[in-house]
Amino acid sequence: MSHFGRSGPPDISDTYSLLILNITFRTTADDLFPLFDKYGKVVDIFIPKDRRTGDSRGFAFVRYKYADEAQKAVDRLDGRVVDGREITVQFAKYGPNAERIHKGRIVESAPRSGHRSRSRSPRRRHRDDHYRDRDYRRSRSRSHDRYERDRYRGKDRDSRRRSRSRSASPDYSKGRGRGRYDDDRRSVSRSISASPARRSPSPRKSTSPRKSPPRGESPDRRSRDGRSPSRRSVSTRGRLADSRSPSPQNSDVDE
DNA sequence: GTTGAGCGTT
Repeated sequence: MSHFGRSGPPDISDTYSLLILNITFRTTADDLFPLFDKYGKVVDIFIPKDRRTGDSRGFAFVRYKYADEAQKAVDRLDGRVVDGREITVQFAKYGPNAERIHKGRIVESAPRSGHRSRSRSPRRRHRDDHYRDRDYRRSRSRSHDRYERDRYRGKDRDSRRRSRSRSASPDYSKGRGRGRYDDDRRSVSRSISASPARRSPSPRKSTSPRKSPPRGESPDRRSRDGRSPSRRSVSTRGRLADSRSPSPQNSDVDE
């Protein structure tokens, strides 16, 4: 009966957004509604879900009608155990349109922030960019390392800084010593290395790693392609390009 | 079927 987020944001002009973190992946808006509604008038509740699976991401947004109620809910629900997990309730820092929020309320601040606006460094989160098939969620799952590192941050901090300086010193010198020379040499090395590496991962199956092409893409051509990637796109075109310079290309590709 | 820092939708 609760259609939160299904019709989009109903009214966020005078509403306070609260961010609920640390909630279980099975907690839904309906479960939070009675909990938050008890402390105030909840205008809308929205829980970001994954586009692939549609599961909740682990946090929800609760919009209150009044700030006092929202504050109360934060103070009362913050740290409350929901579904066996302690949830974190706090005022949202950013809005749906990536707008700044002050105390939970969206601050409608025009681009004309002043004369020092360009000096600002807006945080550009390419969250959707990784929506393709990247597990951004799992990637950050490794929180243990972070915590451990955080502990040593006090003492290691100096060490880290020095390490960086030291590392940069020799590196810089080396790079400058034979910058392009090394680069050039490496380039060739990489090329050769890449060649045998292709058939390496397929010791058992000598057939093409990918599904067999329905039309037979001429494996022969592929071999040559890797050897002399000088011009291959022109060859595909065929006539038009051929007409222009059939001599050098043909000769090169043929042998 | 799993996971755990973060800031949002038809």
